[in-house]
Amino acid sequence: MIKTRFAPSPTGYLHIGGLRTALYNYLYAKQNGGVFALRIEDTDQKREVAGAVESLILTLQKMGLDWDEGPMMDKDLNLTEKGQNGPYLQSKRLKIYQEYAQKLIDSKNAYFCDCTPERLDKLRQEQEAQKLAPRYDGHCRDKAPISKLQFPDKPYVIRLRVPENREVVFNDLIRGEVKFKTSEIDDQVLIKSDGFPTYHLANVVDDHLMAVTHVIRGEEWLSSTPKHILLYEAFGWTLPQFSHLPLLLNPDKSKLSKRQGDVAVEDYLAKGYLPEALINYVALLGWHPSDDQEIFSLNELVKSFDLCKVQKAGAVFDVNKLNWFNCYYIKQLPEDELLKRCAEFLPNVDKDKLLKILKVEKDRLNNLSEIGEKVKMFLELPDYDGKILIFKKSTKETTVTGLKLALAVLENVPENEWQKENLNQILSKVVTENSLTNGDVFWPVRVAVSGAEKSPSPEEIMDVLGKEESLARIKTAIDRLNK
RNA sequence: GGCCCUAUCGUCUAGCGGCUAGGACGCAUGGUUCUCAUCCAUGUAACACCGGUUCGAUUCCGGUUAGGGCUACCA
Repeated sequence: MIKTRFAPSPTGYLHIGGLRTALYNYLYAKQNGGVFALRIEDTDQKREVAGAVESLILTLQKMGLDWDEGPMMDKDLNLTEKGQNGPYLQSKRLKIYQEYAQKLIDSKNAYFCDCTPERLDKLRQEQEAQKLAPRYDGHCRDKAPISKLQFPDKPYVIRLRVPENREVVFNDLIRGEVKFKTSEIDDQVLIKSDGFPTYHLANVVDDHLMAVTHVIRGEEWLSSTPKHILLYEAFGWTLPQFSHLPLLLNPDKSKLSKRQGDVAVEDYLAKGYLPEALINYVALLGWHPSDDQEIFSLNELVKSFDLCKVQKAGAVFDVNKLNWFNCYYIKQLPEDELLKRCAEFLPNVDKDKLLKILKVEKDRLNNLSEIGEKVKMFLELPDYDGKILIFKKSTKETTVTGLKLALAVLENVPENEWQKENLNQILSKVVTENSLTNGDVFWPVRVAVSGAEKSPSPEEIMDVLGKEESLARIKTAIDRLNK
């Protein structure tokens, strides 16, 4: 049984790179009929953020990446658990890590260390001064072994005893064979002085206990992998299959960071990016099918995704292409569904009117939040400069004439025939019958009813506004020109 | 500095010894058009460099260069 997991540390938001890691884990598990688990790696008390776990869960749920086991949240936002291998919050598994750390002590694969932070700082400075790699010097390595975890008053940590003169070799599903010499590997701290495990211990113990078969994570973990392998060996456990994903990059090719734009999935959601657009875009950051397909639903990704074909090099996060996907998915959405999705960005007015507006503005939306601005024009005529009523080389006189001619015919249109197709024909007729140009009629009428230099066509706007409001706006425009 | 990873259009990528090096985003031009957006068409632009291996390298190997990651009692 194949099992993958997404194991974020709760920093307060879901990073866009984390979303891709979660997605690839999800896809790999699902396409193999396996299990996708969520585990929270909250072993650093100093970086604890209130509500971070809840927001992580919420965002992952919004993105549609359902996990088969892991922490869950009920309607009242209380944390619960799902699955047989919990708890899934590492902070609730402290005893387990201590127990396994003791096993390593017993087998001499780990040792107690009571070096003070001061000594370690000094050591590091000396090493750096001599241009040596900063690392633990093994000061406590061969001290008399202490059999129990009860320790004197002094704070202590537990360190991994890295074997000498060995080579750790593993086969990464994405990168192929990767080798490290143990002489390059530091005696990593496994249990911190506060009793919490470090990532390395907790991660290995949990992946084993939770029967994870495939570890799919970011490239930043590649150089810690030999430490993890040494731990698996010390415990006598079978190795999982490792896959290290390329990093997501800023436009300047540095690791994707907050300074150069939004990195939180929540930020994109708040701006009105659709989950399906985000998923589709992020899936293609590092992976591509052999054919030219670009549009993928989550289910299609499950079918097509191929972990072995994931790119090795980092991928720049390009908002442009995300926008394109988002526009695409917005256009695909039926109006009533679109209305639900952008409810938070809309004023509380007549639903039918909103539906009509959405139909008109749908093609013009880069993201859902923009609808808030677009909808204003339909609810109230914006204050505008009368000059924009005059199209290109037209004059004030021809513009007034055009508006009056249009007004005269529009006044005679029955309410039940006030639809955009009719309105378009009527305006076209005004143009031809008076030997005018489209610009002489359509432009001023459009500006009159929209108040904007750029907008949808006049008939579309008038259709939404209704006869009364449309005529009133045209009259206002005529008044303004006559002043 | 050390260790490790990486290298095809500006960006995401296809390619897995022989191709006019393909697609998408972006950009440009044209068409449709009263403006904007959409849509359609066309164009733009890449194998980092130097050596090998080979009849033949974008593709395999080595090096150079350049980028990136790690180098914590953070993950």
